[in-house]
Amino acid sequence: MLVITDMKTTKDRILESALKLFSQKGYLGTTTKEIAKEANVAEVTLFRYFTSKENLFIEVIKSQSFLPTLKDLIPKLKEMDYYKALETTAKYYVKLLKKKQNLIHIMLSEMFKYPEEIREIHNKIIQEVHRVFAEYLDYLKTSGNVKNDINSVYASSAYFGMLFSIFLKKELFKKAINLNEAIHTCVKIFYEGTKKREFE
Amino acid sequence: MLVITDMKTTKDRILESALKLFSQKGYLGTTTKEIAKEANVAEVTLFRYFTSKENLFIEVIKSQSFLPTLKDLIPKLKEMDYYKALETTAKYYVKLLKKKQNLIHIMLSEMFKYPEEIREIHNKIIQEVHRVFAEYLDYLKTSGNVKNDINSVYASSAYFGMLFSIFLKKELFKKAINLNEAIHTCVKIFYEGTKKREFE
Amino acid sequence: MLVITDMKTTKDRILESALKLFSQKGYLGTTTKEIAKEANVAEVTLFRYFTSKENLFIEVIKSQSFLPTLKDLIPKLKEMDYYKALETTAKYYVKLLKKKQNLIHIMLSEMFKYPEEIREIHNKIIQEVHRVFAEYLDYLKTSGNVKNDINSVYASSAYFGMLFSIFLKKELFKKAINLNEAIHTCVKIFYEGTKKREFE
Amino acid sequence: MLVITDMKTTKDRILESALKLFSQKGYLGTTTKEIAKEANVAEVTLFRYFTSKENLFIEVIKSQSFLPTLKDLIPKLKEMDYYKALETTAKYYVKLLKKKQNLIHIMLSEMFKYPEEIREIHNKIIQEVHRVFAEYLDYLKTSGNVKNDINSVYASSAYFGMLFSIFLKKELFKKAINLNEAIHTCVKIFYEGTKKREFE
DNA sequence: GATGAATGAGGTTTCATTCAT
DNA sequence: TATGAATGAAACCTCATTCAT
Repeated sequence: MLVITDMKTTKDRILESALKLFSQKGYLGTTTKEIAKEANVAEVTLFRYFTSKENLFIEVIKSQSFLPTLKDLIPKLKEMDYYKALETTAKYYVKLLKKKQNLIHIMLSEMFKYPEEIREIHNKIIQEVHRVFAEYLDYLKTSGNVKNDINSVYASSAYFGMLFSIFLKKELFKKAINLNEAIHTCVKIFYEGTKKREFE
Repeated sequence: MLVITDMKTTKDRILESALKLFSQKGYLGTTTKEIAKEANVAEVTLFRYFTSKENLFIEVIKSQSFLPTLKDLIPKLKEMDYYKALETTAKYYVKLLKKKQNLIHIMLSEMFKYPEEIREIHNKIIQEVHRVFAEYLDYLKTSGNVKNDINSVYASSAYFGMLFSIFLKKELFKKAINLNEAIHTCVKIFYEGTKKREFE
Repeated sequence: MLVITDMKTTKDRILESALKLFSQKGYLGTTTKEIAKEANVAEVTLFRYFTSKENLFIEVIKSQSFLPTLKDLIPKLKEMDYYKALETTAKYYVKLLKKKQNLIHIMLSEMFKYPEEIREIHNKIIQEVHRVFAEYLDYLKTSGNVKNDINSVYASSAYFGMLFSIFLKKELFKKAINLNEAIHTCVKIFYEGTKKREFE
Repeated sequence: MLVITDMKTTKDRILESALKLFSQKGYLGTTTKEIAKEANVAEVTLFRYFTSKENLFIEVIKSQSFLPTLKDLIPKLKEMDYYKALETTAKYYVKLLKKKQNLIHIMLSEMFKYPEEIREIHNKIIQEVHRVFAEYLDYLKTSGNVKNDINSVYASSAYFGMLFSIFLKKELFKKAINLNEAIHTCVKIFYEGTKKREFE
């Protein structure tokens, strides 16, 4: 007799539970007992799959680090006008942050405890997103849509910085903000601040 | 006979040590033993001044929460042209972040553990900075320097978000960035993106 | 199709590995996991052959306890002169100890944990060796080669005690001793100390 | 109000209990909990005085390693005739072994786990006893009481080996032996085996 | 005001063993 | 016959905190 539903392996269940709890209570604030309970296994079982709590943490991080960058989005962006592209990017990015909230939480809280691992993630994901967007801006420079005297990399950083900041405010600090309006403000400022005007 | 040097009280020494260690290793990652050692007192002594580790944490946070907002800066900003004012604000803000790094570290790491306390700080400091700057933007709207269709509060948020993001990148993720150029890019974008143009 | 090589049964492989590890690290210092690994079987397999770790230990001991006593040697000794016989016995005994080092190690370390089992071995082997040798001494008394006022049993004990002591010193305490000279010193002392002189 | 009786410090009580239990059940067979209970302290307290179980073990060994050698006995031996001196030494040694049974037990059982520490003890104590006795034998050679062709060091080893062996048999293997007769047999054999005879 | 001594509660991890196949 | 998966019990050790001085 075979049970088809709930086919998640024990290992996956542990990883999931760990991700959830680490992000809610931090690495030290989460006990292996809690993780085991959440995953519905005995505490020992956890150590059959992961050599230690620390190893489990690293694995949780690794399991999260394969995020979509913007790469696949760029071709579509090139078909839109600049404003629309910015708006699309912003929405995509904020949605991504929302979806990967747990990872973000962990990155922010454990930065000082596992700097190596966290920085690697940052490079792989955040950094990569910025880099790809910077390329897009460079492309727009050549096509005459964006000012030439803007440093694409720092501009890219600034754009996502604004958006990240909004995300922090809403999700971390639980401020009641109008997400759409906030995003539009960012888009507008960035659009007006970077687009090439006639006679420039 | 009076000893003049090293007049810091025992309590202050404990608070200082705690701030330093909490910011480096997090709340749970720091032991009362370590704090005591760093402060050069016996571990028990710590409990004479603070009822518990948690109470010490709160006190550390409180002791850090009296930060200058922008309030005193505004009058000076009003005397400068808009671009210069933005630049001044940016530099002031980044310097402030740098100076209060420890507090920032703690806020980011302990957000989920002590949401109440942290949020209060956020309100008191970050939020306040944004609010004051928003007022300045409103002032510039009335004087015709800033576009009217920009939401001052979100714009304010966006501006400091960009800058905060640069700070994170440099100080947390230890990226080698050209701080001045990065800041200028932000200032330029925001300036161009918000300033009122003729015939608008 | 028959595989001829490596015909050791699984059970034997487990026993061998257990002997080796128990003697190197003690009973508690050896894990069933290690034994299984050394024997190249899964940990569970071990429990198919032995009801428990303790049972395995007992079986290891039992498997080792069929040692040659001196019985077969005695006829030959009787054909030698007394001095030569002592020398032969000494060398035979030291070689035996060396060969059964693992068992000795276990007996010394686990004496207090499994007194019953260990003592039984002692009786079966050591004791038996002493007894047989005592008989030989008694035989020499009747033939007028050994003093009559010597207690054969205690003398026997003393003789093997000296030799065992040398073994301990060399193999356990890793002292650099000249084995041959040490043995000869023992033989000489015992010979001179027990042989019957004229007019005695 | 001062309590005079039972002035043993907590640390000493822990050391004592540890010695007792380690010698009865081995290092791994003894739990820190048991030691604490035996010493009438909380388990944690043990860790205030000793950094780890291993450290406690080492300290136990160290605390036991200052044993009397034979040094003080030698002058008295020189005043006795050789036979009496041997007898005195034998009794003294067996009594010492009995008194330090715990240490002996530990040395035998943990030899393989802590070879360094144990060997050091062996050098300091056992070895030293043998050395001092060898010097005594050398002295007797010059005074013409002991044969010159006997290696004093190995003879010394052999003598204590016989005695140690008796001790093992009685105390470890719990054999019912007549201690006095056993000792006398040893003494007699060694005496007759080493004393210089006329015309030799 | 300051501290050495002592501890209860709890954390991670290991171990021998059982279950189901 | 052999084993991968799972576990209860318990080990060592740490932490924040109290007591008595």
